[in-house]
This record gives sequence, C-alpha cells and structure tokens, in this order.
Amino acid sequence: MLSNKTALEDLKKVLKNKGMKYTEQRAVILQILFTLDDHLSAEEVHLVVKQKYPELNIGIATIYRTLNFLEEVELISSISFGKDGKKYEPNKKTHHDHLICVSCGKIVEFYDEDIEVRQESIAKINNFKITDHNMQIYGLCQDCQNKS
Amino acid sequence: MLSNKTALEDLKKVLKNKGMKYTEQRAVILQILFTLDDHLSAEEVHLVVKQKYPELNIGIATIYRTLNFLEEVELISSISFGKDGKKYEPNKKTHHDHLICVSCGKIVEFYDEDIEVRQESIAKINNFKITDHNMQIYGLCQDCQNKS
DNA sequence: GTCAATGCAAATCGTTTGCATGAAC
DNA sequence: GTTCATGCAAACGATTTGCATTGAC
Repeated sequence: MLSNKTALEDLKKVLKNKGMKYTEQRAVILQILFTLDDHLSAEEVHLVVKQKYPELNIGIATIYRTLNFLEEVELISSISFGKDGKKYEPNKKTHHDHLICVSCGKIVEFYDEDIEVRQESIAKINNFKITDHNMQIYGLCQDCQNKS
Repeated sequence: MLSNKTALEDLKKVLKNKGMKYTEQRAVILQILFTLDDHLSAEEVHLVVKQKYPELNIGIATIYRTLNFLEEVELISSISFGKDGKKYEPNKKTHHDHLICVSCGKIVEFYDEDIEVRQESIAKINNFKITDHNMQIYGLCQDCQNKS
C-alpha cells in the first residue's frame, strides 16, 4: 500500500535511477491520481491539473507522456472500459476488478478470492502462465435502477 | 448455435424487417467472420475481403458501418483486448471469456460456471443488475513459454 | 553548461461522416 | 424510379511525435 507521500518518494527514486529529471509536472500528475483516488482519463487529469495548478500551464502531451511513464514504472495502472476509453488509477491497492454502471458510469471495485483461484486453474488447464488479468462486470447500479 | 447458412438467412430477415437492402458487401463480411471463426479487427476483416473478393473493391467505411450494424443486431459481437484494440467474432457460441497470449497474441476461449455464479453474487452484494461482463486473462501460452 | 523535459503544433491512428454515384428493390 | 448503400475523401477524437525553448542538475 503506497501512501501519497511514499509514492512521491518512489517517483524521485525511479527518476534518479533512470537518469531522468524530477519535475513539478510529473509530481503534480502523480499526486492528483493519488489524492483524488478515482479512475481518471488523460483529459480528466489534464482538466484537474489546469484547474488546480493553472500557473503550470501544462500541455496535453506532457500528460500523456507522464501517464505512460508512470504506468511503465508501475506507480499507476490503467484499464480500458468499454465506451469510456482508458482510465488511470493509483497503484495504492492490491489487485481488484471493476463493476461499472452502464447508465451513470459509476465504478465500484471488488476482489473475489474464488474467482482468482478459478482463473489460476483455467490458465493451468490451458497451459498458460498468467501475467495479468482483468474483468469487468457491466450493469445498472442501485440508483440507476431506481430512476427507471 | 448459428451455422454459416442460418446466419445468412438471419441477416436477410433482419434487413427486410428494417427496410434495409441485402448487399454482397454485407453478406461477405458476415460470411468471413463465420467461416474464419476467429477474432478479427476491422482492418483484418478489410484485408481478408480485399484478398478473397478483390472485385468488390470494398471501402473501409463499409467495413466499419457493417460491423457496427452486425453487432447491433447481435449477429456478431466485439471485445476490446488491451493493446490490440477491438476485435469481432461471430455469435455462434454461448457466452465465453478469453485467455490471451501476451507474446504471440493467440486467443483461447473458455467458460467457467463457477466464475459466472460468483459474478452474479458480487453484483447482488453491490446492488448491481448485470447487463454484461467480460474477462480477460493475459499470459504466456505453452509455445511461447517453450521459446523463452 | 549540458542534457532531458516541456509546450506547441503538426502528424498519426482508428473510426465516423457528408456527399455524389451506383445498386437493390 | 425511388431509396438505400457504397466508395471516396474529408473530418474527427484520442494519442504521439518533432522541434525549438526552458528548466533541472
């Protein structure tokens, strides 16, 4: 479990290791993902940065470059939801999957041990060595069921 | 389970119902998905059509329009794989999920009753009414494990 | 002072749309 | 003959790239 603070420390460490530079842009993008702790698209991150740090005048290219980098070094991760495209979240938590409301877009995280175990056996049966997996359940959340 | 033949019949029926026209382009695209019985991207479908029916001189716009239509009327369905984007498959089979080799791109289909049941309970716990779900397991297939 | 990172604009990729032409009915 | 479907090219949205400038070290 990474806190906001340790994530920043990790960023500095990784950058130094790779001979890369610590910049405010990189720090800010990482912090936003960790403090908002939500699932944000690249554009959404851009909006938040512009709003919270207008003096930075950050470009969309930097957003993309930084998100790609942060994902590469595993400080954040991304998932592609059907229509809504790619979204990023901080790597704070252990593995989990997502319930997504098809009406309002709400995202609920869940973890199910039984499913994890079954996935392992399915991979074994098919002679696959798992590197990763993801699962999305789409449906109507309580609120949206009530509305209709 | 739809065979190649019945799929074509269904297509004709749907088109008539909707006051739309039966064209060779639409038939050919449907047939390719049913006979190859693989997971193809729009571009891949385009390539196959051009190769197998060069005289049709089919445009990429028609490919997209037709794939969208066929998916809408549920003769085919699509899934988005991480890096590889959207792929289409014929609606021949019952529901299933996918194992995907991260090295060679091979796709293996599977169905697991336990997982389906668990998904239902997870949705119930979170007050979601499931409309759909999908799950991908990424890993190395047997062949690619041997290579490395 | 050096080298990497940034912002900007142009380029690119996958997909969609507008429109004149051609094919199905 | 009417209407819908097609091919083509232009438009589009999301993402990436090239390049001159700026900022970290």
